[in-house]
Parts: sequence; C-alpha cells; structure tokens
Amino acid sequence: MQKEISQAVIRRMPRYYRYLGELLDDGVERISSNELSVRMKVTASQIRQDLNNFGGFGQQGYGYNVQYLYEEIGKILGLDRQHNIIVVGAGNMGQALANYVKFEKRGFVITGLFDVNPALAGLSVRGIEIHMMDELPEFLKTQRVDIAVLTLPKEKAEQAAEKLVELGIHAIWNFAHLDLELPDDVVVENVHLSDSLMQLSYNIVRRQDDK
Amino acid sequence: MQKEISQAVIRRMPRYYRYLGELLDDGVERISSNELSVRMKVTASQIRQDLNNFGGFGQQGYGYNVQYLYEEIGKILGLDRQHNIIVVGAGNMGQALANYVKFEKRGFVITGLFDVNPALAGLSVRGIEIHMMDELPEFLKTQRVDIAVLTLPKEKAEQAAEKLVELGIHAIWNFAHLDLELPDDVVVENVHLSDSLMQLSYNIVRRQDDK
DNA sequence: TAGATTGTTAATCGATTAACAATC
DNA sequence: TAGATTGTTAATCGATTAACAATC
Repeated sequence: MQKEISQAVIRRMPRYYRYLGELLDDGVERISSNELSVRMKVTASQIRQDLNNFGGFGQQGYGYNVQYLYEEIGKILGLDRQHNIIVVGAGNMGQALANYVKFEKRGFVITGLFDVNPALAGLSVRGIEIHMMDELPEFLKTQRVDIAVLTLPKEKAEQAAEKLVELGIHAIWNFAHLDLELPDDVVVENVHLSDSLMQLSYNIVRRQDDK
Repeated sequence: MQKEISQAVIRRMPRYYRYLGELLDDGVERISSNELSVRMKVTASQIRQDLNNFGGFGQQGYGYNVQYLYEEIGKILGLDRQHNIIVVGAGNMGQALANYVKFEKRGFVITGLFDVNPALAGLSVRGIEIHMMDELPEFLKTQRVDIAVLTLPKEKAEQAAEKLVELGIHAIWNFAHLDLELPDDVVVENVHLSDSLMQLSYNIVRRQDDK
C-alpha cells in the first residue's frame, strides 16, 4: 500500500489537469513549475511538492512536458478508464446531470436513471431510460455500475443509499443534503449545494460589514 | 474591521447549521460541544474553537441552547435576510436550480433567468421568466439583485461574468468549469462538478489499487 | 456549593513555503 | 560546460487538538 496522500493534494489535482488541458489546446509543449504557478496563482513549490507525491514527472533544467503530465494526472484521477454511472433520483438535478454530455468525454458514462415516482416510468433522458427503483437489483446483476449519483430529496436519500450499498455499489456521488452513514469501504463524495450557497452568502455579508 | 476568519472555519459553519436544525426538529433544547462532537464526528475542541471565532454562544456548565445557536449561525451565514438571485444560463443546470424550492426557504429567491438562446425567450420555469441577455441592464436598473448564478458553458461564461460585474453584480455562484478573473470586490463561490467527480474517481481507483 | 462545561491558552500536528543540492 | 529547473529536505506557518482555569 502506497503512502497516504492528503485530501488537500487530491482536491488540487483536477485543477492542474484543467490548466494542463488548456495549455495543451494552446499548443504549449513544456512548462516550468514557475510559469504554471503564475497562471494558477499558487506557489511553484506547491506544484512541485504536489506532483512529487505521485512521481517525478519533470526533468531538471527543462520543466514538465505538458502532454505527458496531462496524461499522467489523467491516470492518477482514473480518467484512463470507463466509469459506468447510474443516477438515482430523476428529478431536475438528476436529469440535468444526465443531460450533461461533457462527463462522457472523460469516461463517465451514465447507463441508467432510477426513481420511485411512477409518473416517470418508461420516460427517458437523452436516450437513457428511467427505471423504477425495484428494477435496480436486476439491472445491477446484468451490468457493471461503478458510481451511483444520489439526487433524491434527503428524506429518501438515506434509505436509497443503504439499498445501493446492499446491492454492491461502492461509490456514491451524493447531492442529498445529509451526511451518509455507510461502511468504510464505500467511497462518498458530497456535493452540498446549499452549503456552498451559504458560504457565498457569508462572504457577501462579511464584505458589507467590513466597509 | 473584525479579524479575518479562515475559510476552513467558514466551510464548516453550514454543517453546524444543518445539524442544529435537525436537533431543533427533534425537539432538543440544549447540547454540549461533546454530544455534538459525537454526532458530527469532529472534536469538541474544534466545535468550541470554531464557534468562539464569532462569539461566546454557550454557557459554562450548561452547553449551548440549540434554538439560540441555530439562529446565531443563521445570522452569521446571512440567512436572516433575503438574497435576490438571477440565473444566467437557462440550460439544464440553470433550470434545475430554478426549480429547487428549498433555497427559497432560506431567503434565496430567484427573480429571473437569462440566456442567449432565442429559443428560450419568453418561456418560464416555475413562474420565473427567461429573459434574453440584452434585457439584463434594464432588469438590473429596476430591481436589486444580490447574486448571479453562472450556469453557462465555459466558452460563454467568462464574458458573461465580466458583463455582470460591469452592471454592478458583486457576487457570483459559478458553475462554469473555469476560474473567473474578476476584481477583488467581487465574491465568487465555485461549484466545479467535474472536479468533484474526478476526486471521487481518484478515491475509487486508489481503493482498488490498495487491495 | 459541587459538577459540568465553556472559553481560551498552550502544545501538537500537518500543510505550505523556502532553500538548495542534484541533475538534465 | 553553464544555466535552468527539478526533486527533496528544512523552516515556517496555520490549523487542529489538548488542557485547564473561569464560571455558570
């Protein structure tokens, strides 16, 4: 088992990936930690320190090859493989995510939508069928699912999460406004939109008070 | 001007608010930092340290009054006032957010949707009209807008953000997949969904590799 | 009053930044 | 080779945890 890498570092990796992708699009071939630090508004030291958690991707006197580093970070983030995704909760948010095609380019493929609302049964979003929750066991028997996106209201989310884990799901992208209590081997990533909005609100109020 | 409070602390405040709200719903009158720490899986020390950034809300030998603390954190987060919001980008994500009524309960009221796509002109979501971007100056002249939600694709987002700031917007909730370069007095809160998904992906891959 | 628990200071831990020897 | 820039160790800074005196 490799040494544990702090979540602070992990959180920065997608941002590096994004900037390197832009550099690649701009036809930039090599970049030094210093140049990159100016663009990204972080220290060059942090960039080198972060990358060296995963390996020595650079070369003294030269810097980093953009293409190579981009691909390596992609691999670190698991973007070199396909992730099959189901969306549990086919309301507005679930449908919006299902319609978002950019994820697919990165290997995140939505293969099914699920809901409890019978009014949605048989409908589909961008060609992806909406199933009822009771079809889930059969669905998971016949195909691999790597990630379940949880976009149910919080009253239904806890129970659905437990069901998902019971059926063998090991990764949940949780949009419900609660902390899921699940076994340790289940990976959960939370998107708490209202927390984010409150943070914004705090910063607005503070700016006004400071004046 | 009060002393600067770290963003690490701010990020935790909405979570305290959520747990206190649940306690309130459960009819709990008082709670000690220790009891709360068990529920929230953080240290009691951190709770007391965090809260004391804003004031002494507790009482020795008693703990914290749930109702009182809930309200005080609400005030800190600016939930005691109304925030008028416009959504710029009336695609799937914009419409999903406009349909999400829970924000309204916390004082975040969406008063208009904007887009550049003429096909959407005149339509409305949950009674909120979709305007064209060129109506924005007039709209902002006639009513107060505190927050602009940016749900445009990244190619259009930068320009729209500049326009918004030019027209007097000081707070942006940014869902576009880029870092906005805006003046210091503009508050930006980012929701980078693909970053979040990549973090999840990283943790999935790592768990598999560890085995 | 005695017991409980805060508010706050001090100690520890971890993350960031600086410095520089290694090396391309 | 000389110059540039990494990889990595050491120093600093900030955040978290522990401890305890203050006090309800």
